[in-house]
Amino acid sequence: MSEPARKRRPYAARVPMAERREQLLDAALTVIDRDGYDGVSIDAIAKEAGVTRPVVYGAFDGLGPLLSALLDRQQQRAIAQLYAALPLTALASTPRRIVERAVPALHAMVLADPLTWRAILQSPANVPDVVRDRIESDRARVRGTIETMLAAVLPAGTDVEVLAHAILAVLDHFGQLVLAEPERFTAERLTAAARAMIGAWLP
Amino acid sequence: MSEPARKRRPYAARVPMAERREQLLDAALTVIDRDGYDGVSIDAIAKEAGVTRPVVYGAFDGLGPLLSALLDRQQQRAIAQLYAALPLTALASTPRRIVERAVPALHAMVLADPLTWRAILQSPANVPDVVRDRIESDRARVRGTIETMLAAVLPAGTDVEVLAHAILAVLDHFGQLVLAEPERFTAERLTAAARAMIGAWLP
DNA sequence: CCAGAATGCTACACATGTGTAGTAAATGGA
DNA sequence: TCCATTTACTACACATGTGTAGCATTCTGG
Repeated sequence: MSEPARKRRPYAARVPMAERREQLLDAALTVIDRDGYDGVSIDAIAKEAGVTRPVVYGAFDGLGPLLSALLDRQQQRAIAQLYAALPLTALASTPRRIVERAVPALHAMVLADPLTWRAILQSPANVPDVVRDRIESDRARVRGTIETMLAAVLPAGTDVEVLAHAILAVLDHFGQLVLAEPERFTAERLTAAARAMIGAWLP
Repeated sequence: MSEPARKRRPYAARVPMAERREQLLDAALTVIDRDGYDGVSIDAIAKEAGVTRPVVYGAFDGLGPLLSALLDRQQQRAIAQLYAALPLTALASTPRRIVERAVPALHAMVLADPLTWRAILQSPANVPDVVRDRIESDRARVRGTIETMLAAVLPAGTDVEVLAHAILAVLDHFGQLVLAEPERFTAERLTAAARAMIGAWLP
């Protein structure tokens, strides 16, 4: 009779902690992209990485801390991309020029790393608090920058807070369009639309 | 000795199916509002309604169909509110007037039924497919209307598709602002901002 | 080459949620 | 009044996910 002898799982390659952590973050990002934030669990990440759950618990204190670390990492990459795509010198220009430069830059940035941007732009309301808070505070920072820029060029008394909200909402949605249908929503189209929108209400 | 005699649960009031269904939909909406879409489960809805799970299964075929029915109901109410707040005759006006009327109307509408609008505006990407699809198709319909209106007043050749996306994104976000901080984001502020945004790019 | 440290695996005890079969209570009409 | 029907409850069999204790394997430095 065929000895059942439940075959022991072949050992996954042994990897030092630091590297394992990176690998697990990669796995988490892949899972998020494939199954959305709902599909993310310690279990799913472990499977994706080809290891067992205790390995994950060895590297992170749980799902919250893991996702938090992931956002840390991706956020750094995202910001790096942002500044690479949009040299700060370009910001000291007129609003119109900023738009002409920024929109294509953002478009390219999103397409250059769709996984990261999907994770950020499409993060639903139900991610762990750490993550939600982090993303919200990042958004607030960007909004602050936009507010400052608006305040510099718009007549005093303008409600820059609400306008900044609106602009960020549009940029956010543009990002989602690009992620969903890159072929359809090209940099040219989006830039042209942005141009039309700021039309005449900016000096 | 105190006979344990596990006390049988007191029977919930007996209610005809049609009414029970309404009651369960109310319970579901309450749960969604309190715990978000993640907190929604057959179990949570049953508890909220003060009945046991089999009762829910007697009324609906599962969570998907239940949420679908909920969206049906809330959508009807929402549309009724929309048309009540914004008489169709108002749409046959100039863009500027439409904005001046529509933004306060939408503001009041959201505040008049926050539960419904939270359920719709804040629905995350991970609701059951039926619900996601329904909400997305509703959004598409509204977008279509916006496109039509834009096409009527903007020069031919304008990219009304992208503009409609942007406008809907802004309205959507305005809704979220109102839901989050009604005191802070008043109808006046939002209307003024909208006025500023359409500023000079509309005839 | 061979401990022992580092790393990974198995197995368990829980927890929450699903869906259903079988049973108990309430209700309304003969 | 009483029984058939309607409605609700209990209890089970699963399924998936968490977190941990203890054992197995691999690797490395003396």
